[in-house]
Amino acid sequence: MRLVVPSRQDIRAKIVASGLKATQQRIVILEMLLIHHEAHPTAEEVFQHISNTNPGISLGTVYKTLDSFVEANLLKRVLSDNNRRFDVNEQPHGHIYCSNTQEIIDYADPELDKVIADYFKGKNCQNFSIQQVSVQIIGAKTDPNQKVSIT
Amino acid sequence: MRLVVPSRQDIRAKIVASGLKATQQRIVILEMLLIHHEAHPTAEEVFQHISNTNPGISLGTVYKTLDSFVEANLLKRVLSDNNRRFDVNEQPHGHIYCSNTQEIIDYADPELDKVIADYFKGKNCQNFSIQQVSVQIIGAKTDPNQKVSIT
DNA sequence: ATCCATGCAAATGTTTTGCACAGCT
DNA sequence: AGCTGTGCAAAACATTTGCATGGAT
Repeated sequence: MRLVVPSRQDIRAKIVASGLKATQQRIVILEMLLIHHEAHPTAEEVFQHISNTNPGISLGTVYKTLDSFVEANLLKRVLSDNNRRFDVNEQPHGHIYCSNTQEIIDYADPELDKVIADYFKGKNCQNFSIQQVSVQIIGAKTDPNQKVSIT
Repeated sequence: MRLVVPSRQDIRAKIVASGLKATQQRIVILEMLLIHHEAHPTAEEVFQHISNTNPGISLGTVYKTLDSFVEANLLKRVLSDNNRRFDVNEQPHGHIYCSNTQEIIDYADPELDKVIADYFKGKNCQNFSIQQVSVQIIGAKTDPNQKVSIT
């Protein structure tokens, strides 16, 4: 689950490619999301982070921008715990939710994805077209200060 | 995914067993949640429903009661879409989320649970104790007015 | 009788909205 | 130049809190 943070050039291109105008604010916000993608930040947290270096950007703009990004498929709202958090990770992945620390940790596991996809191939699905299946793992970190790994 | 709604006697017993006082308000609210469990209602929706028959119960009480119930493990917040919704269903189950209608539909599938449990048995999990694994299916109803079934 | 839950209303927190102006393409 | 995005402040909405009273055990 390592993402290389693209250059501002590339970020600009990404925004344009998604059909939105590449404004300074949007570039800064998307860059922040890419850098801190593992934090699945809320609008408020995005605002806090960028305010240090870009004091001009208003909270309202952050809300509007995040909505635009979701609309343009640059982001997803995290389907875990609450929908105030956002996720830039493009690869399909699940989430590990720690009930102690409230952290949301990305969990990508192509092997598991395959197991599940195979399972659903054998199923008969009436009146529903499945776009995505993801796994939510709920539990607790043993040591809140250490990383989690599932291998 | 059929739940028989227990009598008020049983509901009262359930509340007491969970360590809470069985007040009139709590009984009414839990009964409503059991009757409408498939709707995964918000606090506001619970309030609307019970107001018809119990005009005395305040919205603040509904919020407090739902929190107490979650604390006492009578309910879970739905880990899908947003955590404003609640789920009384005790069996482990996943959710089907329709991106058209925003519905959250319970999906219990013991066979799938077994497949996933077996998969995780072979995994090495560092610094995390898994309490629950559930599956989120995102997609769209073909006909918004018809039921979904996966068999 | 004791203690916890409730109702009410105020406070807090979060998100949306409207509108004039600025900045992209 | 023509739009669309932004900033600001107000509004709308959702949730929490404090405190006096009522109800359950």
